[in-house]
Amino acid sequence: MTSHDNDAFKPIATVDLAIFSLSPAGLSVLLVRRANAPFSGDWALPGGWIHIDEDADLEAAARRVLKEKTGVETPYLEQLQTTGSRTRDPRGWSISIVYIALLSADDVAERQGGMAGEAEWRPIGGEGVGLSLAFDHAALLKEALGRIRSKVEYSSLPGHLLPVHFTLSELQSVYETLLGRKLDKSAFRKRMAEADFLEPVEGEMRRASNRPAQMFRLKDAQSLALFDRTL
Amino acid sequence: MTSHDNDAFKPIATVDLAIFSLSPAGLSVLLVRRANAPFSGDWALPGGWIHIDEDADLEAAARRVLKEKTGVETPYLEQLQTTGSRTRDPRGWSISIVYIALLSADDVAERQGGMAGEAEWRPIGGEGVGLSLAFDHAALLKEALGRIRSKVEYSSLPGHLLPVHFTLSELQSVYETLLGRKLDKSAFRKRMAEADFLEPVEGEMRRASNRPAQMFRLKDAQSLALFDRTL
DNA sequence: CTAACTTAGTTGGATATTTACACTAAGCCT
DNA sequence: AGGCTTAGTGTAAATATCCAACTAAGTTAG
Repeated sequence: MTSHDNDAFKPIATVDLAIFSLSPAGLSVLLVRRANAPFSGDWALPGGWIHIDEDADLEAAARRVLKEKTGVETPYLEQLQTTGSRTRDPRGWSISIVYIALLSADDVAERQGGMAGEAEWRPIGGEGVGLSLAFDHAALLKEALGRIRSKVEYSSLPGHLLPVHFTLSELQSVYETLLGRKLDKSAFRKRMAEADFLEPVEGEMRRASNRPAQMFRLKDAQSLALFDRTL
Repeated sequence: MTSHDNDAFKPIATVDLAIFSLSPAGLSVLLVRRANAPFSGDWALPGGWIHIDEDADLEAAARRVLKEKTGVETPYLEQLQTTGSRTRDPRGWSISIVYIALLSADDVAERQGGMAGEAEWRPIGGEGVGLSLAFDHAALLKEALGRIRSKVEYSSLPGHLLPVHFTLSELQSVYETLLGRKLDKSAFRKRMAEADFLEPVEGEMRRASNRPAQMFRLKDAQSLALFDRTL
């Protein structure tokens, strides 16, 4: 195909985010209430237009939107997928580039209540969030959950939801929450040792009314490490 | 963020394809030579604009482009990722939604030479295709290869590159080609039996000057089946 | 001061799975 | 009939998993 510029169709494009964190109730996703039509008043994934002058690339746009909504600057961020169709927005052909962000418990604690406007953490139940969402956001959220759940099996992903320093027991507990099943303690610790994405924080110990626990941190707090086999 | 329509930035958007098939030299990718600026004369991944009137969604657009370039209607097709930045196209902000397509050897054989214009199969060497590509297509191709290589480990992906009917030995050989290492025969066959995405073609045998081999086909020629563990 | 309690972290053994490799099977060719 | 080649199976050693007990190190109660 020859590409004359006047063939170019320029669709409406947004960057939308599925932002996850851990709450007492388990995994939660950040949703916003739409102020404008279409779907005015409905819950939706936070998102925004690309700013042609500010955003150097799509990931920068995602980071900017994330910062606007949550104040967080350095989350784990990963592109999920792009949807585009004639019908997903009643105004016509549109596309949405969807990112997944994981917020550490530290980030969430810091910004307690300081979140932009109508944003709210919604816990994920057995069958997703119990709300109908604007556009195709319900399907997008489902995809995001699928991606997260599958990556838990063989990556350091759950580590990004914890505070910067955490114990192995805490980490195992997050894996168990996300997987929905118990894991064997000794097998889990062996895997973590082999996988080599944790480093002990020298001298740091979690102290309580019992034996103190060594604290660890992710070697690279930005990226995902994989291991060979399934948990 | 409130979303007034006049905030909407509409980037130039294309759908680009990394189309793979098996050639005697191993895995090959289909490249086209660009006729127009920018990057006129350079090799690039085949792609095209979204046709607002024809294409119901992004995947439909990808299928249309694929058919235009290769004549193939029912390949394995999967969205890879979307790139977008201010600099990837010298004309300004643009985005590209990239799909991976796998063509069966049957499809390639049928359309021998009948491919659109300046399209050519290029074998993938140790370090990708030995060409510099237009836009960020070199990076996109690299991502596509990474995705394919990682999926070989735990999915039926290689089956989509073979003719509709094939033997287990042929299938193992494709896995080995894509992985770049030898696999154990009995372990491979056990995995395939457990994975349950193959079905024997009754009565069909590959005959040569040796013991005949049972032929198999993919149970679902459109989609990808996964198995639990690594090969 | 010591014993009970709680969670951290390790060890061991029964059982299942993987792996490496050898063996048997079934055709064609000479 | 015997040799050759590739298909397909069997098996024993190594490895991983599962389950549970055990030791370690602190706090708290008496």
